[in-house]
Amino acid sequence: MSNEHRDFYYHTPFQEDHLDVKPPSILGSSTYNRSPGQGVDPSSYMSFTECLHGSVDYNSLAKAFGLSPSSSEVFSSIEESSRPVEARDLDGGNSTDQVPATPNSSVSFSSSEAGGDEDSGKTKKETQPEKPEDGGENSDKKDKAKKKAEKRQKEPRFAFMTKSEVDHLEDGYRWRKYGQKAVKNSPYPRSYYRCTTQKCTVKKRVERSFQDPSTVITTYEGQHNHPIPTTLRGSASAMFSHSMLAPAPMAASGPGFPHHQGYNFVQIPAAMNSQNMGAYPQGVNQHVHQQYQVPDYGLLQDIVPSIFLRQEP
DNA sequence: CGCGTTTGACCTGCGC
DNA sequence: GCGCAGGTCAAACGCG
Repeated sequence: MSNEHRDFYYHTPFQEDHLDVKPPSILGSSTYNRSPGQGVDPSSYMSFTECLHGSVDYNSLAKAFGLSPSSSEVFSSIEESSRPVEARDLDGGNSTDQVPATPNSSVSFSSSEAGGDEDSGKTKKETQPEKPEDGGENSDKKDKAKKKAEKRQKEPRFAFMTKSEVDHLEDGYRWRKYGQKAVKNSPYPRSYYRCTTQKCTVKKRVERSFQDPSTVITTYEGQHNHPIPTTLRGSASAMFSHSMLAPAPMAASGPGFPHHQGYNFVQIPAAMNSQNMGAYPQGVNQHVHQQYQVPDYGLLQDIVPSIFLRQEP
């Protein structure tokens, strides 16, 4: 429960089925839902990196995406509660004015640096069984709690929505599913994935919006401390590098996502994942890429290939 | 055999 | 304190 919890959703602006790709500027007509009083300063404008560091606002993100506050598809609000961003998104997202009414025209993403909720369970599991002794159990638990809290605040969380038939969107990294839970008020379960790379603690949750089954909500947590697995460079990575979507740059400096390859998870829309790639000809992806015009994001240029950072007309 | 998924159990946090 | 929901573990299982 951190008051630093901020959420940004990136809703891939195209329909997987028809690949009805549209530039953010012409995307849905959803209204910008956030009011300044809610912690958003429309005048502020910072890099995505800053966003992930907890100093960003939705307007900034919207801008980063080339979206204007008035027509932003960024509809999420700062998450103040411990509730997973997805939950809020599922509720408010589709039922209110902020949710992109048009499935193929909504763009939303979420980031939260306060994540780490899931660490609690693991920490507990890892520690308790190992500490059968009662001696310093209390102090030990306290220490763990502290560490847990610290860790919780350190790990950025970033969620985005994607129109996709597949739940698990390929982002270039290798993930191992370690759990699945039914989500309250949703017929669709939530899957938990962990990066299989050693020493990489990045996790992600994937769930499908019950209000919009075609929408997959992916929440990343943590930062990759390694490049994209070589084994995937010939597939996902390569594809990303060649068909990265415009919105990507804003997340390029995100919480440790595939930025090493000049892209990050955010820009990975349904059509970008391997499954979809298999379903759609490469030309389609190129088409998608061409559909976007990316504004200059400054810092992001260090990470995102210039080809993806074109000035928006 | 290695790797990934499935799934029931367990733990924790939170609201009442 | 209790119940609920979320998150994680880990054994079992499947697959290439």
